[in-house]
Parts: sequence; C-alpha cells; structure tokens
Amino acid sequence: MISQTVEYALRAIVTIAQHEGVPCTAQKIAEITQVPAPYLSKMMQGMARANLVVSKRGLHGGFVLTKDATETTILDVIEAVEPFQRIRECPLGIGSHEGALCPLHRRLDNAMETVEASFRDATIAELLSQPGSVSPLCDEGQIVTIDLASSSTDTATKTSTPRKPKQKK
Amino acid sequence: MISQTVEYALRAIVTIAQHEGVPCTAQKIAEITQVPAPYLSKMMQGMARANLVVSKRGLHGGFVLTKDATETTILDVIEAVEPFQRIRECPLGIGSHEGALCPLHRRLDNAMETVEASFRDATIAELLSQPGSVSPLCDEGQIVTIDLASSSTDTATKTSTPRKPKQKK
DNA sequence: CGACAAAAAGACCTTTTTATCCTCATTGAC
DNA sequence: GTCAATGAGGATAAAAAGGTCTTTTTGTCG
Repeated sequence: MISQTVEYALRAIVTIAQHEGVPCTAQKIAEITQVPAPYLSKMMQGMARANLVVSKRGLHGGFVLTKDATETTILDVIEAVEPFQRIRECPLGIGSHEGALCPLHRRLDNAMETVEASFRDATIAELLSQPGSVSPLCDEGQIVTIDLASSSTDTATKTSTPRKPKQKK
Repeated sequence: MISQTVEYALRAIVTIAQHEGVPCTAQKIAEITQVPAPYLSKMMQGMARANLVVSKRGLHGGFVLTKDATETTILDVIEAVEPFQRIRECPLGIGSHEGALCPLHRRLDNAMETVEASFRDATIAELLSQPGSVSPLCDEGQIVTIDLASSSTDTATKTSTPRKPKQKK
C-alpha cells in the first residue's frame, strides 16, 4: 500500500532530520537507512526539486532540511516522490459528475481521504525520538547517527548498547 | 495506493453481485467493467480459488458469488488478489521487537490499520445501488446489466471491437 | 589555482505488474 | 454423442517500478 520509494524517502527524511543542520551525504543516509545508495541519490534529487531538502555540493556537502522538521509532513514527502492519488472521478468514463462517485469508489476514496489526512497531520518532528518510545528507524534505544570522525571504513558500531533515548551529536 | 488489479477485482465482484445468481461470463464482466478481458479471466481464477466466486463452465456458464453479497467484504476481495500488507516488524533488520515499531513505522501501520478496518467493515452489498445514491460503477442513475436476450449476434455499442470469427479446429 | 569531495544528470539494466494469446478441458443444449 | 459456449492454464509480451553505473557539474580546502 505504501510503495518502496515512499518508504525509502521517509527513512531518508527522518535521518536528515535527526542530524539537525548537519549536512548528510547520500552515502551516509544510504548506510543508515539501508536504501540502495544510487537509488537514494536519485530520490534525493526529487526531494530537492520539491524543496523539502537543500543540497550542498562539494566537500562537507550533503542534504539538509529546507524547513524545520515541525513544518514538514509525511504527506509532503509522499507528494515529493510520487503524487498521492485520490479518486476524483469515475475510472470508467461513464456518467461522471464531478464529486458524484458510485458507492464503490466513494468507499475507496473515503479510505484514501482518511490516510491522506493522517499523513498531512503527521510532521517529521513527531517521528523523531520521543520519551518512552522506541527510537526512530527501529534501533531499540539507540539512535543511529553519522560518525563524522570515522569516515571511510567501518560503519557505526551497532552494539546493543544501553537504552539512552537522548539525541546526541 | 490501490493497485489496478484490486480496482479491477472490485469492479468485477460488484458486477457479479448486481446480477444476483445469474452467471456472468468473463466476457460480459469485462465489457461492463472495462477491464481487459484476458486479464480479468486471470483474476477471476484467483477469486475462484479464494472461494469468493464459483465458476461454471459450458453454455450459460459464468461466475456467481459463493456467499451472499452481505457476507463478502472489500477486504476479502483485496486479500484474494493480493494480500494486504501490514507492517509487522521493522523493515530494517535491526532491533526488532515484536510489536515495537519506531514512530515512523507505527504511524504508517496505523494508517494501514485504519484502511484495513474500513475495508473489512464494508460489504459488497453496501456497494450496490442504494436509494438516493448514484448507481454502482458510476453510471448515473442507470444500472448496467447484461442483456441476456441479444446474446449471439452483435450487441450494443462496443468499442471498436468487432466480434472476431473464432477459428475452428 | 588545482585536487578532491560530493551532488546532478542521464543512460542503462532488472524485476514486478499489467496485459495478451493460444490451446485444452468442461459443460449444457439439442 | 455432438457441438458450441465457456473457464483453466501456460507462455509470452509490454509497461512501470525499482535499481545501477558513469560522467558532469559544483563546491571546499590546501
């Protein structure tokens, strides 16, 4: 129901949001979110075009949120990578009055409306670490961050370390 | 959000339900629902396997609902053609406790849960013609039915698809 | 300035979904 | 029993989604 691409995009945005202000390279985001790096790159282009993120080239470049995490919604992200499709008129060409859908399509569209509303209502900020909750992107207790020091080889020692839901940098 | 296949399947089921008890051939259903005939055939096989419909071969054969339209839900139809996918565990392998999703995936799954519930709650019967409502499958006021009388020779306004002479063996 | 790091862009490949075709098996009417 | 209508099923094809690779552009830093 939610496409792979949308899933990827949301993971990426959450990751960027977690690093508030510090540019994340496509490579790093890909590692953290486990999204194929070249594909993520491509997606990020779309998100940049949609003005969700700003890209900075060159050394210490990467992606940063354009707006605050409280001002970007899940729906924004979805729309950026593939338009959310509501049913606005009858899929069969016949008898199409604007806004007058048959019971079937009305039902389907109602469900979509609910989802759309739910996603429009959810900001990225709400998806970040919250007290008493599991951390974003599912790593129990520990937030996966970019280790700016160790740049090349090893990736984030993912030891099942103490649960400390505190966003460190 | 709703795949083409699901959309087709629902149109087909509604059409069959409208003809309460009278078998509908794949050909007829395809015409009414504007679904590619061979593709619809394939789908119907799946629905028959899922026990939503019973197929009858031979002359005057076709498809009929297995149960009453009040006992089949939209969700049943969806499940028949492609399983409804909830998020049960973290898509990233890490830190997966059962039932403990991160805020992102919890949000997404919540939306899915709502949709699932909505579809489980909606029976096919509710999608049929209702007083004061637009008719099923969007044809304003008029229900599209199979014309049983004119079966053999050329029938109504068909979209540039002349009946091709079946090659005999 | 020149070397290097990073995103942008676009060509290409793979898998899944959607759609078609053709032959066989079944069934009811006569 | 014969025959024509009808679904079943497999093989194939076209289109879309998902994914990879290479080159170009743009920026930072020494």
